[in-house]
Amino acid sequence: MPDPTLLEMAIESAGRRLTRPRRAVAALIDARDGAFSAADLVADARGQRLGIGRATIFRAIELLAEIGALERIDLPTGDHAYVPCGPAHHHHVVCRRCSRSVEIGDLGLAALARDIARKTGYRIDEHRLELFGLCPDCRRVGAPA
Amino acid sequence: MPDPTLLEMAIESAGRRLTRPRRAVAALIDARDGAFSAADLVADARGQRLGIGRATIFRAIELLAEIGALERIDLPTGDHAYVPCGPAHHHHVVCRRCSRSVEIGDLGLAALARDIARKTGYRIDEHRLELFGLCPDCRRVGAPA
DNA sequence: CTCCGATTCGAGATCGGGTATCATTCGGAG
DNA sequence: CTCCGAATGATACCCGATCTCGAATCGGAG
Ligand SMILES: [Zn+2]
Ligand SMILES: [Zn+2]
Ligand SMILES: [Zn+2]
Ligand SMILES: [Zn+2]
Repeated sequence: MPDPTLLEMAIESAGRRLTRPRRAVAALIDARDGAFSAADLVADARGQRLGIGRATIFRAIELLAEIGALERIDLPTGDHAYVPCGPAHHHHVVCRRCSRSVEIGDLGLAALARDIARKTGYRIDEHRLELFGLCPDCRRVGAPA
Repeated sequence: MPDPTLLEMAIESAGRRLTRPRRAVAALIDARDGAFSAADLVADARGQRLGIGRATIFRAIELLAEIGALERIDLPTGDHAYVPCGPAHHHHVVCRRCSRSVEIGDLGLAALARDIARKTGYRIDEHRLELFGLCPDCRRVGAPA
């Protein structure tokens, strides 16, 4: 079993079955670079004539999100995208042109959330910060669209 | 013309027509408290036997979002919700139980975004911070679900 | 290695938010 | 009051996502 990828290992160490379709989806994700939509994976799978069912792809995405190997991003357009990532709390900066993303640490946001809790009286359980813009490569390429 | 509501004024001052359906949608939103889904408004409209078309409600939401009187929130579930708000840049804290929300100012996030831009090399155009938890009322009410 | 039950799969139906179309109506400027 | 472009609403449509269910698969026990 050569080359057990990060995603595959994440599935195994979460105690879930490592099936062929799941491996295939993991490979599709690895072959990508940056954030992708479920539709992207479905298209990739069809293009490569893998016999992966549509529902299976959604289920694999769901599983990977559950175990923290994938995170859902809400694009400014309202569409959903996913980005592979580690389980530790963090946030993402996503290029709106090529979809490549980088993780950033909490950078004092947890403290800010506490501050907000104190000021508003809300008990804050969860927060999400997403940043969008142009990655270094895409800044170089074209006129700043 | 008694009681020109904030939403109505926002529509007028944006130079858009103030039609009966739009007033009705504005009223539905005012009657609500906190974040709501498009489906909520559709249900409300049907419930009150207003003859408002489904598409019209979506268009009114779109319009209000365009002029900054409404903002789309992406709930942790992946669903979309909307929350009435002013046009200045800000963020929202949303109660996951009753959907009431409060606006919070930028609180140094713009500076943080600049810092992230410098560290990552991305040119950051847009960011979104959303916080979820329990509002003061809902904290009191039940066991912390 | 073989077997078996639980899990997962795949195909297709279905659901639901959101949009496109288009004839009709309406707001509001003049 | 008139008039015209903007807005409406009924309907069809699109597409992401989920559900259903019989069949295939996985992986541990023996
Ligand atoms: Zn890029
Ligand atoms: Zn954080
Ligand atoms: Zn609440
Ligand atoms: Zn901000």
